[in-house]
Order: sequence, then structure tokens, then C-alpha cells
Amino acid sequence: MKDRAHSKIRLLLVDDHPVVREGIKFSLAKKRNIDIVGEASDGKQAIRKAKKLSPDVILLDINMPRVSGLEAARRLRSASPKSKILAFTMHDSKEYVLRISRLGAKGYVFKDDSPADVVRAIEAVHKGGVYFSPRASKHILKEYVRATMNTEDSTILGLSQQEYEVLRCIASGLSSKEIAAQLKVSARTVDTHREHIMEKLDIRTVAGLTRYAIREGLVTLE
Amino acid sequence: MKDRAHSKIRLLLVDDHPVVREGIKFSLAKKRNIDIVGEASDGKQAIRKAKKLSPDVILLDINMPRVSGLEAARRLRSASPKSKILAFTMHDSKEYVLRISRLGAKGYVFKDDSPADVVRAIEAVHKGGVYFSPRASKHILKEYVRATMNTEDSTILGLSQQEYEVLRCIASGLSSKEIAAQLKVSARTVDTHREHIMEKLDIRTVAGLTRYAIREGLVTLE
DNA sequence: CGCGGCATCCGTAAAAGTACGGATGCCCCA
DNA sequence: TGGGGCATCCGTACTTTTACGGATGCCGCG
Repeated sequence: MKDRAHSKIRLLLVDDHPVVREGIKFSLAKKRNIDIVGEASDGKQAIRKAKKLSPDVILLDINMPRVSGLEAARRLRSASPKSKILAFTMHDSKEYVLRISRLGAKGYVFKDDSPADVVRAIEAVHKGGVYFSPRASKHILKEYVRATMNTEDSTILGLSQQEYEVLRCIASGLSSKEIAAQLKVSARTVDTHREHIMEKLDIRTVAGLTRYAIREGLVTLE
Repeated sequence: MKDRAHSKIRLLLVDDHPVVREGIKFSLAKKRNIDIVGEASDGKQAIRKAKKLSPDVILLDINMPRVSGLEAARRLRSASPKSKILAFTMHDSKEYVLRISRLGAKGYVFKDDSPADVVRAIEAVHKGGVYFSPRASKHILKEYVRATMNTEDSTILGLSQQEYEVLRCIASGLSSKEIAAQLKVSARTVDTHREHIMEKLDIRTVAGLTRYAIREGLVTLE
């Protein structure tokens, strides 16, 4: 076994489910080069602990109650700039992968990836690399080729900020009228956004949009 | 340590997330009286293994892709009648708790309960008892008092089988017309069910119904 | 500067959903 | 056997959503 004495990876574990934390701890128990220095069960706690501990790597569950994972990631970056953020989630979500990697996450692994992959990811990001689970990297690559050679094609999308807002509202069960009031634009404008969203996502029902928004973490289930 | 030699609890672990299975294994590693004799990552596999192993207890994740947890529970009962089913899930869902306990589950624990509670639950159901996490038992009790002294009040509900079907379809993004075709009833009937559902649940938007259905596990996110 | 993307606005029409009001037959159970 | 709950059906009216067609002004980028 090669392990350079003082290079233990200091890991902060953020997940609202104890059993998941246990799973990670178990997978990491035999890895002598990884040291779980803290745990948090929600975003606020995570930020506090990150500030105090400034861990090497933060394994961050994306689907948590209250503070959304994206929000947490944003704040964690400033709370502990040197920590590498490794996103950890249940669902394969294109938008999520893209957004969180734009927010500076160094990797993305799924809860149904093998524990060994999670370990690999932790080691990779700690060494300054990146690690995206195949399903996640697929999205990154697609986005990348699109961004580089952006002639024609174009059939790809990305919702605007306002469209995300509207989508969030739709999935929360608001009507166009209510959304208009909330966002302080005309109801007709909301309708237009609605149509654009459906076009871009190619989803034509509220139920579908709602499920999409939940997958994306735009709204919580509770 | 008291442990009567031959009374190890033979446990079958059913969860689609490796990390969760690891978590359970870790929590159970020190418990010498529990023996994980098998694992499954989906309903079909679970049924196969249950048949072969006929474990004492089946720890069953409810929110799994493909075969719904309820469906799996139903089939597990006949696949391995002697196994005690312990439901294991993320979300606090009244309807789910009630339905799965009606299906014969002997307990209900959440993924954010402490691992120690999960262990307690396993031991309890194995001894022929029941174990419902406080949040789950709350629903059971409420239902119980309602069932016993059923004078007045009545404001409580329970969707009919058909209504559940309609709800599932709605949340899947089907229109009333499509649902009618699928369930082979008139579109107008579907509308009526729709209204009854909304009344009973006091949810008046498709988005709300969709979120409810996802919480209940009637539809999956994918 | 021009061009493309975005946010904002508008009209119209058809489709779908929501909200009332009713009805019938079935089956279980007191 | 009678009442209650359920599934099924119906009409009518209103609201909302979906889909199509447009428009303007702003801003960044080559």
C-alpha cells in the first residue's frame, strides 16, 4: 500500500439521510487515506462546518430539504473556497449537472453508482482533477461540443433565468395569473414563457413540467 | 452479550441505491444477531431472492424504479409468506403508510431515522411485533381512531382504487381523454374522478397532484 | 453596427381542466 | 332491506392552459 504519510483527505459529508452517511462511512472505513472530519444533515449546517473545518473535499447531497443543493453549493464555495465540491445525488438531471458544474463543482456522482466509484471521485477531485460519473459527463460533453462549434444545430436549449422562475412557480402549483403577480410581469408574458419552456424541454403538460422541476431540484416534494 | 445461538435474524436488503445498502450493512455490522443473507436492487430481483432465501425480515425500499414498492410488497408476501416486511422509505406519506400496512407490512421506517431505529425495527418485527416510526404511526393511529368511532367527523378520506389509477395517470401527464382510453371508461367519468380526488386531497392543481403522487410513490420521477 | 437571443407584450382560438348541478346501478353491512 | 359508499355516467358554465400568429426594446458579441 502506498500512502504518503500526511496526505489524508479531509472529507465533509453532507446528506440529510443518516443511512446514506453511514453508507459512505462504511465504504470509506477501509480507505486509510480518507478522513471524515465532519458531517452535516442540511445546507446550513454544512456551511457552518465547512467554514470551521475547511475540508479538502465536500461530498454534497443535492436533494436536501430547505436550502437547495445549488444554493448550498454557491454558499459553500465562499464559505470554504479551498474545498473541492463533489455533487452527490439520486437523479440523473442534465440541467442540474450543467448548473452545478458551472457553479464550480469538481465532480458529480450518483447514489446508485458503486461505492468504489464514489471513492475514486473523492480521490480524483482531491488531486485537483475532476470526476463525473459517466451519466453526468454525457451531459457535460454534449454541452461542450455545442458550446464550441455553435454553427447551426442549435436545437439545444437551456432555460433563461426568468423561464426557470416561471417553471418553478408552475411546478409549485401556481396559475399563470398568480405567477404574474409574484414575478410582477403581465400574465400574458408568463404564458409566453410557459410556451417557450414547453418548447425547449419538449414537455407539454403541467404534470410533466412538475416532474422535471422536481428532478431538477427547482422545487421540493414537501 | 446475550445471544441465543441459533436465532440470528436472516435479513434481505432491498434498495436500488448501493450507498444505502452499504449504510445498512454498516449499521448492522456490529449487530451479531442480524445476518444479511441477500441484497436486491429492484423489485424483481427482490422477489426472486425472497423466494430462494425466505428470509426472516425483508427491509424494503418503497421508492424504486420500475416495480412500485407497493406492488413489490404484494408479490413478496406470496413469494415468501413467512418473511416479515419492513417498509423503508424517504418520504412521510400518509397514504403510503396506510396502504402498505394494509398490505401486511409489519413496520415502517424512514431513511432519515437513526440507524439504531432501523435496527430496533428489524428486531421488533422479527420477534413478531410491529415497529412504526413515530411519523408513520401517527397516520396509523389517526386512521385507527377514525375507523373505530366512525360517527361524524368523516372529513377524512382515502381514494378509491379507480381514483388512485386516475391520479397516477394525471401525474404521468395524461389528459382526461387519454386516461379514459387507457382505463376504458368515459372521459366524463375521468373528470368526475378528478374532481373527487381534488376534493378528498384538497389539492386543486395538476402540479400539486403530481407532487402528491410522487410522494406517494404512485409514479416515479424518471 | 447588425444580428441573435432574451424579456416583454399582444390577439385569437381551440383544447383542457375546474366547478357546479344532477343521475343510476352495485355491493356491503347493519 | 335500506342506507351508504362507490363507480359510472351526464349537462352546463367558467377558467385556464395550450398553440398559433405576431410585435418591441435591450444587450452582448463579432
